Amino acid sequence: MADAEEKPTKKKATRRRQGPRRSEASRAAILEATREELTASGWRKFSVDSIARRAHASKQTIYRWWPATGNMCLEAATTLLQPLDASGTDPVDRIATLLMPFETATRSGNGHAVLRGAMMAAADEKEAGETWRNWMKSNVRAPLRLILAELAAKKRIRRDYDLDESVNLLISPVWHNLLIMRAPLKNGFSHEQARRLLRLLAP
Amino acid sequence: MADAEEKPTKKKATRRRQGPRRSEASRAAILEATREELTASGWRKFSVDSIARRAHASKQTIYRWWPATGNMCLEAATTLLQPLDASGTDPVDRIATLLMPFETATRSGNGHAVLRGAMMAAADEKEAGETWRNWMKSNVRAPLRLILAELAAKKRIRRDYDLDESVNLLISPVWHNLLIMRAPLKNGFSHEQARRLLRLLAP
DNA sequence: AACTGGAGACGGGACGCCCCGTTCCCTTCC
DNA sequence: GGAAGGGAACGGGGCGTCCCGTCTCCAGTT
Repeated sequence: MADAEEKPTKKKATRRRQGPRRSEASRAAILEATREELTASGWRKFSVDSIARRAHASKQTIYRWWPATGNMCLEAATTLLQPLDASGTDPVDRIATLLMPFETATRSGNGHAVLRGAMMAAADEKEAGETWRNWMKSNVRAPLRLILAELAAKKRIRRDYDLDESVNLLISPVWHNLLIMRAPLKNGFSHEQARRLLRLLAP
Repeated sequence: MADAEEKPTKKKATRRRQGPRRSEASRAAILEATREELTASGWRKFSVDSIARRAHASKQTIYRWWPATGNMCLEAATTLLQPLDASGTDPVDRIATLLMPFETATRSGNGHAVLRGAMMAAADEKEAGETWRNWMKSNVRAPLRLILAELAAKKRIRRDYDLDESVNLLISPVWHNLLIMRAPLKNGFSHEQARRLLRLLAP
């Protein structure tokens, strides 16, 4: 997620390592300030100057590590999305586990505003969009692929399901609630969507 | 959709309004410039100054008729969404008719960028969000209500369907394609979604 | 019917403020 | 000595508002 995470660890060949490491305190303060700013100002009025003031950080530090503002917002938002372990046996529970981070994050504090801001960033900036789709691929598409493959093998669902279409059906209502309704997800949202997807994929 | 349409006709009946009317040429030029700007700059970098330059209009004229920028973007976008007459007999066709304006608009020219910009405006500004949800209510929810009620009476679908949930299911994938995938809708999208909704509502 | 004056919308320019992204300076820590 | 940090300042540009001179329409007068 971070834009420039690679450190020049060129200590090989008798090269002396030098210089301080990246300040974790500053990084955390900037991301927290980003969440506050997204909540207070949204995406269009989002101000990097304001971030610097809130976090008592230099703009140079911000631009050094996040050349693109959209990616900074995405990193600030994905921190709120804690992936869960889908270890249950009930298919509905296992699929719902993939959505639970969204349900939990949007229902906690200003999480829905932070998430909405980050989604607008992903929609507005091409590069941030790619970053976000990659996150979704790792945290939603890939786990769902495993679950559906297993269910298909057990003949609990059709064998000819379309994976991308399934991801689309499962996750789309999140965007509707978050971006169009501008509201958090309802309690029980994840299980409701999981049940619906399985009904659609029924053999 | 227009923000300030009412004229202050002074209280006394003998008082009549005078002066020139609103310039339709200027209005059209501003909305066209808005579409160009949304395509070129997106939402966060959207510039009202740029609109004034593109449209050879005064900023005062812009702010007089659109005090909120988001509503101006929505009006520029909804112009591209031509409602169709759902007069067919096939249930799939009738429901697909509700989505066709989106499919057509996003597949024509820069329509997908304009629509995406307007949707971000609706997500970012509270007032624009209400405007957009009202548009959806008139152009999607209300017609769908009639269609579903008729189908339920004919026992083609369940009688206990939830209208808001149905609207959500029908339209959500539009947001996924437009905002997350940042792409136009595929050819045949509308019929595919309509077929899926009817399958879910099957008795 | 022709004239006149007021009201309102228009394009254009200017304002003070803030934000953008970059650059420089100086301190701190490895 | 080198790299990362905070802070200040830069020129460029957008923000929303205000003012100006012009144009157009309409009402009442001539």
